[in-house]
Amino acid sequence: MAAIARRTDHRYGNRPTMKDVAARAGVGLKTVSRVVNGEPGVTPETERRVHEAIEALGFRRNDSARVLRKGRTATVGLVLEDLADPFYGPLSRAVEEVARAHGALLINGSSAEDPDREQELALALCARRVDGLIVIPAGDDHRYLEPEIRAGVATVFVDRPAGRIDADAVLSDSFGGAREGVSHLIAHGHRRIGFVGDRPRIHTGAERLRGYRAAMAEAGLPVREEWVSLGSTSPERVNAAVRGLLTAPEPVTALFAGNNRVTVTAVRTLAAHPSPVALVGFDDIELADLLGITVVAQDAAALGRTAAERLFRRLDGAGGAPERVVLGTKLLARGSGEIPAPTG
Amino acid sequence: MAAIARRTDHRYGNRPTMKDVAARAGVGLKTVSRVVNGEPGVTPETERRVHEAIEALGFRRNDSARVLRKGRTATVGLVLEDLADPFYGPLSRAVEEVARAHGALLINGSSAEDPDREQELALALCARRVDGLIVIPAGDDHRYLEPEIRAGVATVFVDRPAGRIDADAVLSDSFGGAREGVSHLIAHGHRRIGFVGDRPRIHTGAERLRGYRAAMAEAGLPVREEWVSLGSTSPERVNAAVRGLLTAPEPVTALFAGNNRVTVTAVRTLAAHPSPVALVGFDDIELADLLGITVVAQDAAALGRTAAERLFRRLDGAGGAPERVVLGTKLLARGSGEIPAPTG
DNA sequence: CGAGCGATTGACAACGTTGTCCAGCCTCTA
DNA sequence: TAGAGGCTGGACAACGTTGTCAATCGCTCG
Repeated sequence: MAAIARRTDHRYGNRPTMKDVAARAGVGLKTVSRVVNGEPGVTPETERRVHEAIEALGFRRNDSARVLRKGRTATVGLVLEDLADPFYGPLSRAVEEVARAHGALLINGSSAEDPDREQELALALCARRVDGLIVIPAGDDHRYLEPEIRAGVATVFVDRPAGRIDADAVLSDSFGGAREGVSHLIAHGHRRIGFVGDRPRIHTGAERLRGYRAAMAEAGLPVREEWVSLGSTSPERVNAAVRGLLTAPEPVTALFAGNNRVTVTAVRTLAAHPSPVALVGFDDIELADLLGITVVAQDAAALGRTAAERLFRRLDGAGGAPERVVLGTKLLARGSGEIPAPTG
Repeated sequence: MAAIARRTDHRYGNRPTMKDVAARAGVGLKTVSRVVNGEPGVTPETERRVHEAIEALGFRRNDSARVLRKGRTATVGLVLEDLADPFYGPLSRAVEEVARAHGALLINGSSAEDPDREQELALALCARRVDGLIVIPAGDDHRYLEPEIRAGVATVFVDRPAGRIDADAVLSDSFGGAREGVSHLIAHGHRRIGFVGDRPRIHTGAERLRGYRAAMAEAGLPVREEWVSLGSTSPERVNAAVRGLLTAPEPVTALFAGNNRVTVTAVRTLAAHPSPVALVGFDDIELADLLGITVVAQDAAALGRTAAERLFRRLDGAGGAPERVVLGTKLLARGSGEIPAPTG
């Protein structure tokens, strides 16, 4: 009796607590706790009664209280750029699988490429006392995380390294991948190659640009600055940029696209262009095989998995200095990069 | 002093608490709470001292304790099928945006189409006391959620309705969309049309099949049972199914694909087929426009947004019986459905 | 000059769980 | 039959925060 209609103050539902279960089962509070947590030292008969009461009341343990008491939340946070971007879905999923294997839940949030929002999100996750944090940086200064890391929040950066702090990072070889992709175009006879990429303050954007310049330099080719277009990867901007490259006084005959969104837009723009233009894009895209689009593929799931595994190793007590892991990329030649350069 | 090196028992880090901040600032515990929460009634001078102490100690409020005290977590859970599926990324993102607008965080988990895992996840989220739950069902019996709903967890189902309980649901018009897509094929002269879809115990799978049958019946066309293939949407199974339809004694001349994954695989299989076969798929796919694939598009983001908005209306106290909202679909004719049927 | 009032502040309990520690009971043996 | 030892169960404090309430202080108003 009296387990009903307690509390009329601040709470919505009227969730039963262990105390209620104990009362109903006629046992002590701690005994219920033992049953719920599968701890030994409870008679089968008592256990049965407790289970019955749990069933009857619809009791579910309050993990907030548990966390408060135990100090660990079995939750990790993932701050990424945009879950709607097909690059991050598989990455997030891979992190989730690793977390699940370690009995942890995943909270993820999108920064929308806004450094302030990244910080707001990351700190909100810390306030919830996530055990660890995986961050795909939008900003380039992560000193705001220093107190958190000192306080024991394991932190791993993915896709781009941390800014102004020393932390674990798992990256793709943006430089090498871009260099290989551009070299592929050069090998097929192209001399005037355009580069459309992300803002250079984003690490991957800068590295891919560097790879482009390296490949051109190695081949002894000049780079005219109007061939390089950096900035937002919105369809409007990219579309305008690509058109610009194609209508310049010395138009490019090939294009390197700095990420998946650029590639998608560039393909659309090029499809409307009269003469064929070669294209290699960074990141694979669904159906690119059917469209014959050559890409430098990175393995988003592997990035996520590697980062998550490192995170849990840290949580399991692995020490040592922060490390940087770089995963290789893979050139998938499918035709679009092999379009011959116009002669003359 | 003495705020350092307390606690050596169960905790990892040594996070400062409000008590520590209070001690350092020389004020009471509650005053710190007031400052942290922006409550009125604190002298600017006191506030400054508190902020100073917070800064110096790197204090961050422990939301677990806060939640325990307040009863609300400002967190909503999203149980979906697979975050790596491009259909769910935008949906999840849309939910996140609405949650953010309401000051809430989002925890999401993938059920991997496994009903048991769906249940495990949903209940884990309830144990964390999410305020609300958005579920894309993998199973067809959700009675396990009854105690939670009674206890005040707002719950909205998306993409598929709840099984064996009465709850809010936001759906796409699978029946109408499939019927329209198949009618489109019929209007272009096809008579033998195949259907490759999901398991019929999945609501959308069953509805789309029903739409297919309705369109065929309305046109007075027979449906041979070997034209219908239901089951896993793995590439292997779909590939085999499509081949089967094309090599049957009476091969189909057109195909309706029951969801995005089926469409992608079917496109690949058909690309390797000598004669052209018409195709209409349910769900839009990135780059489908360039490949000229006709689809019945549903708006994943709108599904997520609508569901989240309903959820927060419930959380804000909206009463009334559970409702079912059905969002329309849109046929995007791009050529693949208009391939003429072979004459004779 | 005293009462009263508002503004500021802090002491204390409570949220629901788990870890510690002790009490009671039962069984087995001498 | 008494004592030892093992097993089971419960009382209590603590986790870090917020709501309640009362105390204190500096003013103003009569």
